Formats: sequence, structure tokens, C-alpha cells
Amino acid sequence: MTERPAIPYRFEPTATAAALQASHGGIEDGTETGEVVTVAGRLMLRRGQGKLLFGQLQDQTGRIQLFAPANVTPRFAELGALSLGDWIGVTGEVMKTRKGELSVKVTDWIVLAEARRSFPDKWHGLTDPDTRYRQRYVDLWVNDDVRRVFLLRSRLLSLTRRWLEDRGYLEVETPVFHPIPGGALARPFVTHHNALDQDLFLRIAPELYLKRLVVGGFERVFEVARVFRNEGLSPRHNPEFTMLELYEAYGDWSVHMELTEQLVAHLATELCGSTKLTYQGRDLDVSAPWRRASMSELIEEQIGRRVDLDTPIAELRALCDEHDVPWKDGHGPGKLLLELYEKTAEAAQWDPVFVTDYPQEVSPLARAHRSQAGMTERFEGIVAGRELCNGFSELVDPDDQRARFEAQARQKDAGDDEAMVVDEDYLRALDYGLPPTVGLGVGIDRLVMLLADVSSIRDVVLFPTLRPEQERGDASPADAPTEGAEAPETPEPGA
RNA sequence: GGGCCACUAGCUCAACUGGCAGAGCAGCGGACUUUUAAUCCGUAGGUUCCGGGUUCGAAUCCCGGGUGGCCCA
Repeated sequence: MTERPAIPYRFEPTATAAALQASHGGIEDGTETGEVVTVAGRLMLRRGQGKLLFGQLQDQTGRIQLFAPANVTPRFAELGALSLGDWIGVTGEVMKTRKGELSVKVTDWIVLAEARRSFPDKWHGLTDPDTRYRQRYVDLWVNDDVRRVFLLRSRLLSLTRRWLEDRGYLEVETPVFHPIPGGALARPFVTHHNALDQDLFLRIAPELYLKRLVVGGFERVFEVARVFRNEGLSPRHNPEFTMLELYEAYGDWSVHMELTEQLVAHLATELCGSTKLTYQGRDLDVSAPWRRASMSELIEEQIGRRVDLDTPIAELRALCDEHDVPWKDGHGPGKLLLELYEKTAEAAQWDPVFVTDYPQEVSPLARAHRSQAGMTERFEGIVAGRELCNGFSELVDPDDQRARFEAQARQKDAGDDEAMVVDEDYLRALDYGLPPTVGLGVGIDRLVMLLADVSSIRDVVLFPTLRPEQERGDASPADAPTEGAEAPETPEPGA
């Protein structure tokens, strides 16, 4: 009786667990509806009761009990012999047991897939982080919260696209392979194109291509871009992550600050029911408007004295030393200011704030501030102490942009491997004319973390980057499928 | 890259100061017609992450390595 079951090529359920709970959850205990449905999923629990068998079928939407009396259910013994985790399709009448559990009375059933490896403990589940990330296909079944987070992520992207499209934004796709890495300060991954015999870089940001599209006349564009940065792994960094970038012609930074706070409030309302959130046990209100404060102001709040680009560099360095900020001779006042801010002020923020007025020295693609010398019209949105987004009035002047690129190139020559290089084609595009434009990048992973109330990026990325699994010396029998000649110690039951 | 912590059965975890490697769930055999992590009886299951060392004796102590987690850079 243990030959492999015939697996159909197609199966057509007529109901889901959640839909049944919603439509029939209210019927009285001990009643039958006469309504026959077909459901499918994995058998996750089983309780034999002699001539009666209870099971719990789990599908993408939730769980529904199976009620199988021996005198009603065909192949009753085989149903009881299924492994936990087997996929089955079940047809039967919707009913509620005397004890009040909505159920499907099994009048027909079929195996859709066998689970040859046993699922984790039905009560304690799977907790080992390494196994959870490597075997996400198991994690998704046994840890309910995991499924919730990724459903939220999917809905967040869908809502975001619709919201932007409703405002005239066009979704575009730009290259992942970049001949020149650009658009951010980060170390790229390098790969090689054989036919061209040329190194290519995986993009660290889509920025420069999206602005080329504004030059090309697409006035409002966005891209949900997977970007790649060659950095370490941590609870907040995955080497590949998702960035929403958008550009809007004719706008300045204030346009995208308003857009950001409205989008985030919209998503919070849709996905969490409110702009008043709880994040890691602490209240957080993301409703608009968010506070605006300059980098200098925020530093001053923390260290008790005003610093800006006019502060003598010796004093800035002394302050860095005082606050354990490492600095180098090549760092100008702008870089020192940014480092001081990141060390002393960023993590101290909790409620949303737009940090404004970033130094030109550290913002090579942002337009000069209209009233603050040496500064740019750049902002970052900080929520719960972490950078959520970064945007600015775009630098549109080709001569200024060339000078900024060249300053970056000098830093690169001086050993800064995150610095930019001169992108001649981008300068050529600017030569054709980029109108006043605002741009914004939003860290989608961090936004999901915020709204799903999780603290590690690995919990919002389905398959986070991990070291490759170690090859064992030989295949461990315990790790192999309990099948065939490899497992002679397992007698064929009932043969 | 540095610091701290963890790694024991398929899963979740025990094993005191170095003294016979254990339990629950899952598995396997059996009982049970209203269960809810069902219950009950029986049974099987181990490279204690890997490699060295100390010791009469190591899951436990020491050294080196691996993987992961958290913190820092």
C-alpha cells in the first residue's frame, strides 16, 4: 500500500480556509450546511480518534479543520497514515462540529504532494535563524508571522505603485548593469561581460538613469529598483536591497518632502489601520507633517553647541575626537559635520523628521542651497532613528555637476573607494538640459520593517544573503530523504 | 575586521563542580466516533558543529577552525 500515489497534473479548489471562515464561521455548533466545497493545502495537524479523524489543513489564507468519519471518508486508513506536511486536496460538506470548530467533512481526498522531510515541531516551530532563512519554504509554513510580513510587503509595493500612478508617475526599468557605478556613495559589485570583454558594475542606485529619462521628457518617473552594495551583512544591511526612486520635473525638495510624508501616512493607514504605530514596543506617529530641522540644529540639540560650515576645522576635529568620531586629514568641514550628525544625532531621533541642509562636500548630485552657502537642498527622512529616505532638489547645472564629479574623482584617487567617478554621458545629458527637478529614494526594506514592526532586514527579505551552506564530508543520512534504499532501517509499513 | 554569546535526535530543549547522553513533539507499532499542541500504551532514533589537547574519564575544561546571533568599527 505504500507505492507512490498518482499525483494529478491539475487540481481546482473552490474555496480557501479564510473564505470559509468568513462565509460560514457563524453557523451553529453541530450543524451541516449541505454545501460541498473543495479545498487544498498542507495537512499540518492530525488527531486520530479511532473511527474518526480530525486534521488541520493549512493553505495560503489560513487553516480549516478536516472532519473524517471512517464510514464517510474513502481510504480512511490511508488518510490517517499521511505525513504531516503532505499536500492534499479535499472535497466535502461544510459543517461545524459539536465543539464548534468549522470543518470540511471529508467525502473525497487526493494527495497533491508528499512531504518526504518532516516539518518542525508543531508547537515550538522553527526558531534557528540560519535554518529559517535558508529554508524559508519551511519557515513560511510554521511561523505565521513570517507570512504576515511578506503579505504586507507585497501589498505595500502594490499600494505604492497605485498611489504614484494616480499622481501621474510612470514606472520605468533602467539597467542593472552599469558601465560606471554612480548615483550613490558605495562600493559596487563587479562582473564581466564576455562578448564585450568588459567589466560591468551592478547598480548601486538607479539615479543617473532616471534623471536621463527626465532629460528625455518623462516628467514623473519611478522605479522599484533592486540595488547592490558591496558591504557587510548586518541586521540593517543586506547586499541587495530594494529602493524606490522617483523624480519629478519642475519640483523642488519641498515637493518630495510632502510626497514622502503623505505616502508613508497613506501606507500606514492602509496596512496598519492608523498613522499611530507601535515600533519595537514604542509609540510612533507618522502622520504629516513631519518635523523639518537642519543638520546643524540637530547636532546642536545633542551636543549643546552650534556647529556649521564656518566652524573652524580644528574645532570640528576636536568635537569629533570628543564624540569618538574618526576623521582623516582629507575630510573637509562638510564631511566632519555629517559624521558628527550621524554619530550624535541620527539614532537619537524617534518621531519622523526631515533632516535638511546637507553639505555640498558630501552631496555630489544635489543642487546648491538657494540661501545657505556650501550647503545643498538635500534632506533625509529619519524615522525611529534610521534613515528611511534621501532626496534633494537635483543638481541641473552641467558645469557645477562636472566640478562635483571631479572633486569626487580626486577623493577616489586619494583612496576613498566609495567616491564617484566622472560620468561623461550623464554630463552630456545635462548639457541637453534638465529642468528644475526633485528626486527621492526610499528604502523599501526599511519601510516594511517599520510598518511590520520587525527589527532585522532579514525578516523582510524572503531570501537574505547568507554564506553558502557548507558541504559536509558525506551526505548525512539523517539529512537525506527517508526514501528507498538509503533508509533500510525503516520497514515498509503495512506492506 | 573586533568583542560577547550560541551550536546536543528531524524540530524545541535538558544533562549540577568533568562521571552511564535524556525529555517533549515528529517517526514507527497499537487503542480510541467530537478532537483543538487530543489522550493513552509500546518502540526506535546521536560524528553532542569540526580538528587537536588535558584527563583514568570530556557535550562539559584548554587551543585552533566553522556557522549563526547581538553589539561595535
